[in-house]
Amino acid sequence: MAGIRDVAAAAGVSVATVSRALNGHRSVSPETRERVLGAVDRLGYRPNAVARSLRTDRTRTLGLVISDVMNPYFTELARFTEEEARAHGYSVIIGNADERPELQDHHIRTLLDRRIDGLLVSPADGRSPFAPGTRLPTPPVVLVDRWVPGLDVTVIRAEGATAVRELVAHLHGLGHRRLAVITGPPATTTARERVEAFREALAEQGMHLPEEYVGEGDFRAGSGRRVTERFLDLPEPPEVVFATDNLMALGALDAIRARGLRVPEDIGVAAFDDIPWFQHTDPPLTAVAQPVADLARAAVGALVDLIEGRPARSVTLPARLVVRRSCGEPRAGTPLTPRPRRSA
Amino acid sequence: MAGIRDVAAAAGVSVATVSRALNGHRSVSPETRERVLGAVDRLGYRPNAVARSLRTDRTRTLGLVISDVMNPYFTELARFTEEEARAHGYSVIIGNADERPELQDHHIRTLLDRRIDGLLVSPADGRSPFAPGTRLPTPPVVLVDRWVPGLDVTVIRAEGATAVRELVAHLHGLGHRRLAVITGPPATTTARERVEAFREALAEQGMHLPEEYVGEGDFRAGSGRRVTERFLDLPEPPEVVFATDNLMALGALDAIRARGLRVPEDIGVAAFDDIPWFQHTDPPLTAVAQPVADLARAAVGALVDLIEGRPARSVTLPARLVVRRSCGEPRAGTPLTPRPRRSA
DNA sequence: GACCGGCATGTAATCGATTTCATCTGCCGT
DNA sequence: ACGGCAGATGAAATCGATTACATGCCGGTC
Repeated sequence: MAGIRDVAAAAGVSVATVSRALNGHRSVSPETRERVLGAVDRLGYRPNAVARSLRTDRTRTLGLVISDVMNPYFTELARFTEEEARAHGYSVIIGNADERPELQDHHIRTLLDRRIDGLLVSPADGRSPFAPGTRLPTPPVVLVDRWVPGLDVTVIRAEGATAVRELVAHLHGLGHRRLAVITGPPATTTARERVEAFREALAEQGMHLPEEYVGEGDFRAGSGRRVTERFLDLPEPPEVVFATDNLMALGALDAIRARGLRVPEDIGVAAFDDIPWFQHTDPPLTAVAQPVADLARAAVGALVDLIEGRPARSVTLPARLVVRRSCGEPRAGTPLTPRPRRSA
Repeated sequence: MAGIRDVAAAAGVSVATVSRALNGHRSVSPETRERVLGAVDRLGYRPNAVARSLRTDRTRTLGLVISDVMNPYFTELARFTEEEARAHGYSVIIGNADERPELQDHHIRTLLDRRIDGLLVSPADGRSPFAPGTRLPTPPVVLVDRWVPGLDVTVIRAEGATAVRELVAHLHGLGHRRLAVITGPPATTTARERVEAFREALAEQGMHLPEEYVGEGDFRAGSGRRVTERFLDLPEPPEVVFATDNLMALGALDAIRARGLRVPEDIGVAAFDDIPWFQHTDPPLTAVAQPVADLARAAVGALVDLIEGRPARSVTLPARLVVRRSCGEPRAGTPLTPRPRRSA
């Protein structure tokens, strides 16, 4: 509980000098600096971050609001975000919106109240994250993964359309023609992008997407299960179900297993967002993988640039298709697309 | 950027009155309160949490330091912790130690610097979390899941021994005799408890645990793979591998699959810490499940009690065995042990 | 009618740091 | 010899809230 005054007393200098010594100010003589530093660790003094923040108006803290911590994709994003932020000297406070806009708003308000220096958001819905009459001084903001159309803000995301097209080509190559999709909430850009890319890719291959092969989910396992059950009840069920996120794919697997059907023999499954667990599911899942670590790094980099007064540009990184066995055995000769990872 | 002075001016009162009105102080006349509240939302005023914390010496924030965010068990713990904390009016700052003691120390220091009101820790190793010369005023602390032997601190954890004994009985019942175990870092209490219980349970069943059937892991997938490979290289490999945490079980599955062996026909796998993904692995994994949500609730409850000056007791909650297919088909008649969940 | 108590409010101290401005001491140049 | 400047330090203002203490007023009591 030693304060700066105690250190000053112990070192026989004023609090101003202690502060200067600690902050590496130039005009402190080497001897006094030494004396101060000595007193500091003799007393085990640590500056009170709260007081410091009040005075300097900087908290050295970033806020990260994600849609769902339990989704491994976001867990990973959070983990790399913290890592990169720490490298820049920032802490991260994570807010879990649990896909609920009002919870997202709660976290954003709380974070702003705490005067974080910058905010990373992956919006739970299509509204501006600052809808609720926020006349707070908004710090720099960077959107990650998902974004909000009309909003002029730096966005760091992955380009999923190309990989989705590859996926469709892959499925077509395996002989599948009846492809269904489980979408996410239409308010999210990622859901829309993935479904649109899927629909267009089908068209390119001369297939089309009947209305009954489109089911709306909410990026949680439960909805994936329900939608898949509807697909299976169809007079002519699809040959492959494409889930636009990993948890819904899990739900799809559930539903299929509950009917006693086999993957991929009876029906194939593919997912957006690859995660380590997909290597171990039964069977291993074919999925589109985002470069999560790179996204996190780019996002933190951009945010820190903004905070420190430098400009920041939006970045789009490529996603890539990872073929496993959940849509049928790739025939010999099918290229496995481990393209070199390029950076945008 | 409106401050309390602006509100005071707008409402025609002093800052003291504004503060009192906002904090629900009794002696503010209804009319002035009304006037103040009006000004508040006309200006979109939100109190500066930093300034408030400095004055009141309370941040309404809890710190949560976990060993590994990417471990679904801890992710879930973090999620429920935040939920419960929010219900009590607290925010949570998560620190990910990544199983590295020095990173754990870093996070604890940072959290203390920020003057969190209380700290929840699941220690990465056996040392006191306050080893590094911390003469900071330590706020109330509660340990979750893992604990530190000599330390007199409230501990909220699950009792794994009973469930491990059930597991061994189950394996014995399936006819397995050669059982191996992948331990965690010996510095963690959870690793020791689980291995000890395992060893004792074997003894109870008249089996014993040869040294070469014990491999030390570090609670990460990679170590599970390496240890399992060693097991498989043995002249007489085990019939079942018990991983003392979920990620190492995943590694074990990897190693087994890499050899072209089948689970459970060639070798069985069981894990401590059940997670949703285990229903979808190939095959679904038999595991010991901890009541994570209850642990989180109890931990936050205890911590908040401590913070608010009430006493708090340590709590031990029961874990339970979830039998799936990874150790062989349970014969008809084997009880599936869905015992009613009791609370300690 | 003086006094007391409580209510409503204001003034100013306070939390623990940073930072502006002032002060003091040498030293240099002319 | 003296003005000026740079380096080292200290005193005090400051950040934006909360809160102890002071003040003024009103009503009730003896």
